[in-house]
Amino acid sequence: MSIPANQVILPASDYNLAATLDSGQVFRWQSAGDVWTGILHGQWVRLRPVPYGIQAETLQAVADWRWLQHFLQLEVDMAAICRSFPRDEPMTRAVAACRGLRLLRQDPWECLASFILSSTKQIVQIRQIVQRLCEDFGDPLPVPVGEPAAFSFPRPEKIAATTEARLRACKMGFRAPYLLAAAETIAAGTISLEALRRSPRPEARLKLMELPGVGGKIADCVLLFAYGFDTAFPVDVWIARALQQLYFSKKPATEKELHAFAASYFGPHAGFAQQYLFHYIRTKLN
DNA sequence: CGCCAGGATTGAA
DNA sequence: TTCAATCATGGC
Repeated sequence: MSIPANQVILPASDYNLAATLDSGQVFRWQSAGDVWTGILHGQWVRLRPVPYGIQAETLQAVADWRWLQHFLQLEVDMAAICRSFPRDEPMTRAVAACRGLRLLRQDPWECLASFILSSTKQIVQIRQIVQRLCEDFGDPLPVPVGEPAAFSFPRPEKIAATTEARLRACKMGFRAPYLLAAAETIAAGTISLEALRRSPRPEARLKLMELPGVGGKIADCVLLFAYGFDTAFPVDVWIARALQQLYFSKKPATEKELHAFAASYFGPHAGFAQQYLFHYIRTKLN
């Protein structure tokens, strides 16, 4: 705790804010140069990298910034995690190319809902869908003069109370009934996203996969990005392609073989390794 | 126009 | 248990 202020500098080293906020973990942060604006903890937030840290600014004074430190995962020893990676050429190159890339710790519902909307969509399109969802169903939030309007991410109760047709108006197509049913299940308390924090990873994964529109890949994204299960290893088309190209160039591997390899090869922080490979192949390779 | 996207579901083998 | 067809749509 400290004297309430609407601005703070949070100490950080080896933190690439741009790569982190633009690596397909989150879909609502917008950049203008090196400045990033987003909605967090129910309020408008502006972030900017500064020497030895990250400068944060809110509209109203904040006494306790722990929610932001937690989201940014500033306490994580990234160098130690990188040392746990396999010392092979692909990982070495990925780490070198994406220095300072981090994993965020997101709100489970926003993460889950966003990734239900992500299936077979490009990241640009996911951003558009999520933005429309928030405009139509979120609550308007105060922003500084001159800033574009901002909205909260709609809670499951709000989405459960609407119709598939109104969700489809957000351009989410066949994902609309999935999101609606998932919101209903969460709102009804049939599945508790809070209780999953205390569940072992395999149990939490199966619980998430009970939700309509949630298969193994999306469950792994939520386990990694919201719950912090470091061994979760989402395999999407990019990662499958990367594993194939970088580790199975001799003979084609099946989806099952790729999963088995991912689960055994990358170590106790495999999810971090996955994010480095993902960002590496999307931004640096080809 | 053709192809693709941070896939899941269903039914068949 | 694995595999293939199906779903749907904006960006390039």
